[in-house]
Amino acid sequence: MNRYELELPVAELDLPLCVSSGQVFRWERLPSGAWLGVDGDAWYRVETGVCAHDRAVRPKVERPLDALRVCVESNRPPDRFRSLFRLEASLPEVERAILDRGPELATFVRALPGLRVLRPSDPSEVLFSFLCTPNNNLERITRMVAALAEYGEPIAELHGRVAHRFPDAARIAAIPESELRAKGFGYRGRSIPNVARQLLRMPEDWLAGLSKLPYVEAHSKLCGLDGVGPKLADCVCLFGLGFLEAAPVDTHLWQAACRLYFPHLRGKSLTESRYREVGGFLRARFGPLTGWAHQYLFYDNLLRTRRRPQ
DNA sequence: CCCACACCGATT
DNA sequence: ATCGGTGTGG
Repeated sequence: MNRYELELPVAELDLPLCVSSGQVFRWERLPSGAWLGVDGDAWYRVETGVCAHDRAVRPKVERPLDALRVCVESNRPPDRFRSLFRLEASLPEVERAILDRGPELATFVRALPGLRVLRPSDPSEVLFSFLCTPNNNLERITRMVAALAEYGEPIAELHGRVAHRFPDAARIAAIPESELRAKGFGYRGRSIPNVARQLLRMPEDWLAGLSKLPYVEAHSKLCGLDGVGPKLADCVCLFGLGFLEAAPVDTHLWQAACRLYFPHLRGKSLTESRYREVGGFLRARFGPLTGWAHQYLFYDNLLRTRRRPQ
């Protein structure tokens, strides 16, 4: 077990925002306010906060006013935490680079301070997690991913609950469709084990190996899986394989892109050719920051449609 | 290239 | 009643 404490400028990280913005689905807030999360073979218990609370309790803290303290307990070293939250990237610099290329994103960036594109450690976990996302909402996705995780090996007992490592493809392939349907997976109860069986037919490490290909080739290989279309393939490319030029275009990104860039397409359906058009446009504009730009547009639109349906 | 439909549960 | 990724079929 490792305990460590990171101190960052507050502008660098909003952990609750990062783990609640539809990138990962295995984090929960405990009644104490701490966050419990699992990523690959790592678990984390995180307490984080601006030191405003400290200041209220102990008015004279020596810490700078804009410091964020992150206290982590984990079975893995600090580098894994830094990698997951991509802390080697300076968020203010990313924001500035995005605004240089797309000043129209200023309101989005300002509305979501501390939002980062995460880098989960296991592409297989990312693939199966995002197979739960179509036609779905964050709450149910989280339940479904938790149900899948129960099939994995226990890695820790924390606060009375058992954290599981996400199951491998062989384990998922063995789950009967009826069992997943009984757990509320709907038609995904068939496609999830089916994708797992397809992975088993590939060479070992086929999925992780896609990260060595050019983005376009990795994307196209992922689309070759029955049950994986362009959107899921881009989610795996961005979050699972680290292709920052990927832009998963779902209904939220489509709406945001239409408002900002394609007013003549508002209300039209998202066809495959328009999918490519949006992705190409964003890549031309944001280059290697496309994934970051996508995350601002996606989550802003998600919040927007929650407050005001339609 | 675009559309219409089924899938299934959530939301209106 | 409508929505939403993907597959299928027109």
